[in-house]
Amino acid sequence: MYQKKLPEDLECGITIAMRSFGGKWKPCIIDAIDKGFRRPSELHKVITEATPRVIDLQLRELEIAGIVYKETSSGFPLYTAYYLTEKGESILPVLSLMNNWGLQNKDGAHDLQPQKKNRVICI
Amino acid sequence: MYQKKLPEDLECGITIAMRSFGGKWKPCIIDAIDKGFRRPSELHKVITEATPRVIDLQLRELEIAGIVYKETSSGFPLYTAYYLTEKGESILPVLSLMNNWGLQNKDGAHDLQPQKKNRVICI
DNA sequence: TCGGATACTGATAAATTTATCAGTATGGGC
DNA sequence: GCCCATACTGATAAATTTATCAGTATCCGA
Repeated sequence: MYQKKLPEDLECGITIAMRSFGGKWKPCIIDAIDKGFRRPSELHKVITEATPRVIDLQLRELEIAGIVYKETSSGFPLYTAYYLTEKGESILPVLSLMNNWGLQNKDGAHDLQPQKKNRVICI
Repeated sequence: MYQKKLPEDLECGITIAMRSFGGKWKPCIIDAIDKGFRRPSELHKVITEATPRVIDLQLRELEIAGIVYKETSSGFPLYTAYYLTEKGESILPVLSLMNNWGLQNKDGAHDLQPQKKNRVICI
């Protein structure tokens, strides 16, 4: 896919955390799955600002990172559902703390450079 | 500088948090300042992987975000020092939690897509 | 007055992430 | 057989972030 060309420190926890759930829609997807929206079609419906394709891509990366896992039944209707792994659930408090910090520091957020896009409250 | 063209939710705390300290070197800079490396030249020496220019840019954004502030004495030698604001200090526990999460989940981090580069342990 | 140290900035290129578009495949019901 | 819903993928473009390069300005002391 893409290769990093510049140095990154895999001994640094923050680097790992950002690699794992730092994508633009990842916190949002984790939050939505936690709230019970497990099927791809549900996630697509609930996260309206991102295209299905983008959500699928980020879901795939979350799966590779071991944060979500997928269950498929090939019966009818075609049914796929994503669940948080234990690792995925362990992210929830981290996201919660980040979210709280942000909410307590809303003032002047409009003046900030864009920088690392994310969203969580997607419902 | 740059303008976001796609939707972002400024009501979402995580979005705000990522805007505020989500840049590649920002956690690292915050950590270094907290550890007592306050002068630009010190930061440049301590964060060797990033060029001075890049550190300056991110410092400037941290300043705009109200996370650090600058004190300059125009005596000799030319002296500038950055300090964490109260807001800046309130980030430390968040970074700490993220770092802990990452360290507890190092396994398989090499297999992850790059994604949101960061580092903190720069010393 | 020249050089070295410090702090900083403009312009542009490179890298990375996200978005868009068009497509494949399966199964059921009409 | 055809259409619809669901789940998914390849290829490429657009946007955004980071890096690089070259430069300005101040102050001091030799």
